[in-house]
Amino acid sequence: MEMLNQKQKNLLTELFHGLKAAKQLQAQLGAVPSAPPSLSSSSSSCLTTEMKETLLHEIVSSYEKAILMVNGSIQDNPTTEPVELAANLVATSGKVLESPTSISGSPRSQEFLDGESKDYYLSYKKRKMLPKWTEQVRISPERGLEGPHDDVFSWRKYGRKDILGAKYPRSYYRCTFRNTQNCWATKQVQRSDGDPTIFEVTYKGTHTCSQRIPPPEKRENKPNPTVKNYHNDLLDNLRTNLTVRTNGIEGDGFSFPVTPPFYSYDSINGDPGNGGGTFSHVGNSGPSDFTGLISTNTSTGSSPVFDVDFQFDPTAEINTCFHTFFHDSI
DNA sequence: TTCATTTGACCGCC
DNA sequence: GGCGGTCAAATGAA
Repeated sequence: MEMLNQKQKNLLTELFHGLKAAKQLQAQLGAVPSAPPSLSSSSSSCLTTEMKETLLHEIVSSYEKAILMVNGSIQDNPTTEPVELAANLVATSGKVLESPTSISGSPRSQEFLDGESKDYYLSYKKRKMLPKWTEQVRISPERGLEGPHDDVFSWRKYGRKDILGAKYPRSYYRCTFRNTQNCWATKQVQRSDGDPTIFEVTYKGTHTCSQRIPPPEKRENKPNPTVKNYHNDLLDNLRTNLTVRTNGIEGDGFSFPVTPPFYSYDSINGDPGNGGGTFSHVGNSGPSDFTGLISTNTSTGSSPVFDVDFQFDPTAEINTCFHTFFHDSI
């Protein structure tokens, strides 16, 4: 059998990555009854909107990278039709695309074959070919942002324009890492004329920068202000309404810490989304390892109540562990 | 000093 | 020529 060259390996890697993410999302949506148990609805239903968004971005980005790789090989092998492949792949990526004609338009096929410099790669025409989708975000005076707007990416505003027939101007944002990482993701934010509390957010392209899966320090220390406020609202709500009954340790339970977490919980072995899960001390320093079992008690009304059984005395640092559990669960 | 935002000008498409 | 989208210099904030 012929050995795969590096380009083909990279292409396969991206395609498998996209397929894996798509299957996870598929299981999450419950589209396939025969989904693997590990991804079935009970365990996967704990995926947050943010995680779903990340999965979607991974899918789209993987397919886009694969397409770019194919384009690269197309230049070596001009008999292939990259644009048709791009249209097919992108169209099945799960987002509602608004510009299929520009993708499949035959005159644009030559643009992929120009073989010009990287700087010119995303010219005006080529940017129009990027995948495009729109999300609606509602602003609530009490709760802040609602809807699928908790994208954790870092955006930089580069323009504002009054749109003909629209009551409110349109704002234009691009990825902060466009220059440093050649990431060409952009988004447009337009306030709805009919309902000022609704913002239409149109994304173009997907992130190819390293923040595609944002590093923990970014989420902890320098989050998007809008996202930070959204999560703070959720945490505040949780702090206010949450009850935790600790079984196995003495004292008054715990309060949420303000310092960053240094522990994580094991969401794979547990089932937080269905009301429970296990957590463990994974730090390299500090107290001896311990584990706990969390389950929800829904018999007391709308406020969440968690029963916790400790395998070992966790010491005061369980606060941090819990912080991680809830921070990752919401 | 660095980075983000603002805003007028410019570019390309329709 | 009008419009949407982007650029880039000026300005402001941290």
